Amino acid sequence: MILMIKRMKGTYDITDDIGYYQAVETQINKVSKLFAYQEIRTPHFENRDLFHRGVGEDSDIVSKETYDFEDRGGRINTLRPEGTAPIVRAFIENKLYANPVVPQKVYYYGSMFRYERPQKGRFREFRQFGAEAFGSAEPALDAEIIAYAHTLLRALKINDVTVHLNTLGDKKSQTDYATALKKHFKPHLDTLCGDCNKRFSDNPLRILDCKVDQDKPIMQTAPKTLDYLTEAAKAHFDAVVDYLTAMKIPFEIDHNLVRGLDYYTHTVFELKVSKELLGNQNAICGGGRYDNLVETLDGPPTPAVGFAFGVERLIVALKANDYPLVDPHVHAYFLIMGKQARLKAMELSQKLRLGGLLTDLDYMDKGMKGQFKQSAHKNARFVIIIGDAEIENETVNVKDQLNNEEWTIAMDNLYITLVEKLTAKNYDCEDCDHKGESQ
RNA sequence: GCGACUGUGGCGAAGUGGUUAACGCACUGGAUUGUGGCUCCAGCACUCGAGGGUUCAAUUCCCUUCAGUCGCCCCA
Repeated sequence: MILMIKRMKGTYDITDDIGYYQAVETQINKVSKLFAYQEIRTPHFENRDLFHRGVGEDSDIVSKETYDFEDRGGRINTLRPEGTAPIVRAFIENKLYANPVVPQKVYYYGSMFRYERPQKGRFREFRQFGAEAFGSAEPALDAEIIAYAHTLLRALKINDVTVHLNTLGDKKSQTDYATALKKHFKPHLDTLCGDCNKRFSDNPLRILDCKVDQDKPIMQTAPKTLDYLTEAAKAHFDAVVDYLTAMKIPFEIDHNLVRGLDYYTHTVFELKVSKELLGNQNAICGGGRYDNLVETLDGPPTPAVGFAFGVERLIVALKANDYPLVDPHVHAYFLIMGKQARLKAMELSQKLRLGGLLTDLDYMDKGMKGQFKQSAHKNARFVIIIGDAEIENETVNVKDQLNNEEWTIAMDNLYITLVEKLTAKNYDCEDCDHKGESQ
């Protein structure tokens, strides 16, 4: 016990919650099909340079949060801290830009790793579901990707979510705006908090969403993104707004929305739940357009949009919304008394399983009472009792736990009898093909 | 990286510087050797996150460390 090895800080084992993860994964696959996105899987670690060049040298994620290690061959590896850069790498390396299908629409699901202090909705190994669409600069694609994210939430019955929308404009808009911001804040630096002084040089946009200084007058009079957008950038944003409106996706424009990764251009968005639910880590999805990243990573100039969900945060919201889960259960549980009965139960249980029935039995040599308790823990619909008398008569005693009915039938009729009972009207089993409706 | 709080059985939760660490739930066995769920009885922590110190004596006091929770930063 003293030397017991424990899980690493910021990681966790999924045990009782596995149903929630499976529900999320199922809906991800379903909704992705609706939007015609294909799954793509890439390695969990990459060359460290990929993230330095892709995500941005100065971003917190690569400057202080990556898990880096040198392997025995002297290569510098990094556990992926986010999904977009690896997907872009794969897009280029597999020459998906030459694929006749355009835009290329892909999604991914899997663990990401960041060396951070764990807190609510934040872990060192966490899961993201993300999507990326390559090859089109059309604002309709921005709207589609937002609708896609929104539809997943609907599929998961998560209602209390707000879509926040903003645009950073193209490169020229961004540099013009940053210069204007610096000019605006420079004379007032001494009135701003320490963090904002740092932000001034690192990323002046971030000053705008500072929690400490947000009510100060200089914030209100700060230049607005909109005033520095180029014509084209403004047209792009207006189009996204129009498409979202047409698709009836509710959203709010939030000109203070800034994203942390360096590669974003034009549209950026976040889906947020209430702070009561997730504290300040209440963004469950973030994304935007990144028209220059493919080129930055030595691919052909290719515009792209994408998003990423934090699966752990999604699951917190899922639970808060009482997402209905089907409890684990079996159809049949064999209650066996004696060696002969066990032999028979092994034979019959295999028959039932091959016939598609969820089946279990005792392996602990428990008494009747104990076996009944186990059958209840397993949520068994039918308890099949086999003892000496049944062996003698080639029958089994079947107890239907739904209505406490009990009857004796020939062993040979067990399977067909259970199937008939299970497919009777009003009975619907999520885990097998025995659906009342389809019968 | 910084700050606050917490750490007793599978879970919840009392407690004290000194022989056997309450109680509840769950679990196991029995009463009822072929019918669970009710009732009754019994069992269930060589030990109080880990390491060290103070003391005749530490789960209790002190230090360190680890972990959890929450906040800052940042992000999904």
